[in-house]
Amino acid sequence: MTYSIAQAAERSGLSIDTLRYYERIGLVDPPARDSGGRRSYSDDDLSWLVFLTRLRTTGMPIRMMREYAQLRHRGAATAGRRKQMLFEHRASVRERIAELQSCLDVLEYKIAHYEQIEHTFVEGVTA
Amino acid sequence: MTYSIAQAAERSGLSIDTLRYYERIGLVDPPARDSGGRRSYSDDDLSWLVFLTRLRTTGMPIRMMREYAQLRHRGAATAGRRKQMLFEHRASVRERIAELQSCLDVLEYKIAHYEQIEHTFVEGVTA
DNA sequence: GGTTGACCTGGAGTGCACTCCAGCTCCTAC
DNA sequence: GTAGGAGCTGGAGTGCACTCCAGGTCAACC
Repeated sequence: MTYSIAQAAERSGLSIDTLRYYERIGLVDPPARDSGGRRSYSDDDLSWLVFLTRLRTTGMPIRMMREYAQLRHRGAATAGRRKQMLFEHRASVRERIAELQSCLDVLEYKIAHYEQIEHTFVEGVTA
Repeated sequence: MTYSIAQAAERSGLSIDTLRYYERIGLVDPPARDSGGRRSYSDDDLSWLVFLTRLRTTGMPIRMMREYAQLRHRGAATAGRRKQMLFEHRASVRERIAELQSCLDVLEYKIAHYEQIEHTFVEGVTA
């Protein structure tokens, strides 16, 4: 299967402009072109794009994704380095989740506080 | 207790520049000044700063924090609206955590994949 | 009384990740 | 054969959240 840029955008969740931007900065390899010079994305291209969106979602900076892309480009010899990157990134995602979780606790506490105020207020009115 | 801007920065985890910036954009009330015209933060100022850093950590945009700050400024009458904001924000934080968790799963999968490659490689060598 | 260090102000600059635009080409459908 | 729509390029613009800077003040210590 091949996909137009619009289809690739829809399937990856990136915008058309972002796809071209990623190509420009070397985050994705230039896809094939059709007879009219238009980009034609393959399934492989697509799965790379989808993977990139995962990395992006987890907050990996573009510069690091690009580093990963470059290693990937150099083939199997860099697999260890790539694994290492994912390893470290996984740790940072876990930390991030823990951090969010702890802020969530504060939020819960604060909301409970507001609920208590409301409760007090209602009591005051009905008393 | 009162705190110099350097102390407030250290205790809140924000930079000195960020403290002044937050004041400029109306995210924090201008703190008291000492005899020399220097900022003198109170414990209340500090706890607001700390709370702001929680909101920031959870990804609340400054514009929303400012909205919250303005409501807070208008007193108890806005408590319901503020609670509502925290409520909605809590939902978005939960979603964010779920999203991170699901990307984490992909990461695990990918790392396992690299480990399998390594394993195969070792087998190939020792075979 | 001079130097040092923390702090002050207004304003400019930075880094990131897009996003938009003008002006063009190409294919398709009428 | 022409109108419309998708896509093309290079480059400019945007929004966010800071971060830095020059030039100045102030209090304290030597």
